[in-house]
Amino acid sequence: MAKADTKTRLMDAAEQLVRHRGADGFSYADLSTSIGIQKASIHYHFPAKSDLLQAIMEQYSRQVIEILEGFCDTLPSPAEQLRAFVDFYRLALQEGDCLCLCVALTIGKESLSEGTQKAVLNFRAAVQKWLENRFAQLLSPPSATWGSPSEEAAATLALVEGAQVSARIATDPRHFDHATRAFCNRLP
Amino acid sequence: MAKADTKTRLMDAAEQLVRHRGADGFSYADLSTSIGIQKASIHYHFPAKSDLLQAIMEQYSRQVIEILEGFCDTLPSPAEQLRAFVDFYRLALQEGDCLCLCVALTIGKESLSEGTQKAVLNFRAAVQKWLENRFAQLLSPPSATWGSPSEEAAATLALVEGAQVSARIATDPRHFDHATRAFCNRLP
DNA sequence: GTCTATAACTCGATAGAC
DNA sequence: GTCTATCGAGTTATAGAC
Repeated sequence: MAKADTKTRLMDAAEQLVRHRGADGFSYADLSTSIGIQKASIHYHFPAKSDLLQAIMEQYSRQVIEILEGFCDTLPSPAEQLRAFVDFYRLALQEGDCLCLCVALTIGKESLSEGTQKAVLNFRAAVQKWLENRFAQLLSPPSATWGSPSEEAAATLALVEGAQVSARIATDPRHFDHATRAFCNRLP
Repeated sequence: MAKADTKTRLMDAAEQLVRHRGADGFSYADLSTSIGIQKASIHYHFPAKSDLLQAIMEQYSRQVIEILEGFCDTLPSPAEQLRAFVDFYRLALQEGDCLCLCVALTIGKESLSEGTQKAVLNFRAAVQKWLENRFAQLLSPPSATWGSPSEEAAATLALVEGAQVSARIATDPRHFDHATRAFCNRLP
């Protein structure tokens, strides 16, 4: 692969900044020093900040959904696929102070464009669907200790995102492991 | 009770603003229009914004911990106390776009003073402890379908906070109910 | 495509009158 | 305690040269 072009480098750097500081917590000036280009030049690639946010959310959505679908191809059982899902959100934490893009964008929701808000909702719906399908396989026949696939899917997404919040505020990824351990042990 | 003084009104308005938009998402100008006082006058009560954030975090912490301890006095079983805990986080959502103060402060963590970050950590430790004691009662004798009280406490806090994120991004509190239903049904 | 320069605005914070 | 007035820095965004 050739050296990444400016647009790609901008999006990658912006994604990291958003996930560390939120949409309101970084500026074009930060991006400017981060990749060594003048502030004004960024506007050539992304005229408004909302364009940039929407672009990284859509790219993130494509990438993550592709990874999740990859789990289905490479891992034999729904329990292992769900474990890989938890591990993926654990990995996203990096050193403990980085959130998944969804959570990072949720707080400053009011400053998002309508298109970006829709992209976040579409992404979450896709993840919910993926989880639902895993639980539908895992829970057939139904079990008394589990809820419906739809409920368990929503609970699992909430669990990993909440566990990221716990880890992030303490800057310690072990909080994520602690909060998700009981769930992982419940899996067969 | 007499009419609330300016300081109290400022703190209450600021808490609502933070929970709706995050620490970076509101300004003294917003507060000014919200309670009908000039921007500069706010600095008399809270010289710096970090002073205001720390004051509302500490007030919030005292209020919530008092409420949680009240559940222990008025509700007979740990299962009912845990249900009341979930209901409390549900109520905090308001119309679906309001987060608990902890989550709202987590994203803009870098812009918090050291004292405010400590106040958030102390509060979360107190909630974790409260949950742990409830699960210790609930799970004696230990059950095969549950983890340790400490793990279940961390998981429950992560679940309700993650469920708030789900509800907030969709501006629909029913997402919270859906994500927490399986947990509530697992309770005896 | 990237640059310099700058417009137009908002931010937190301060000074000093009342 | 609250006001008017203002400062200096930071913000997104634009104009125009190269």
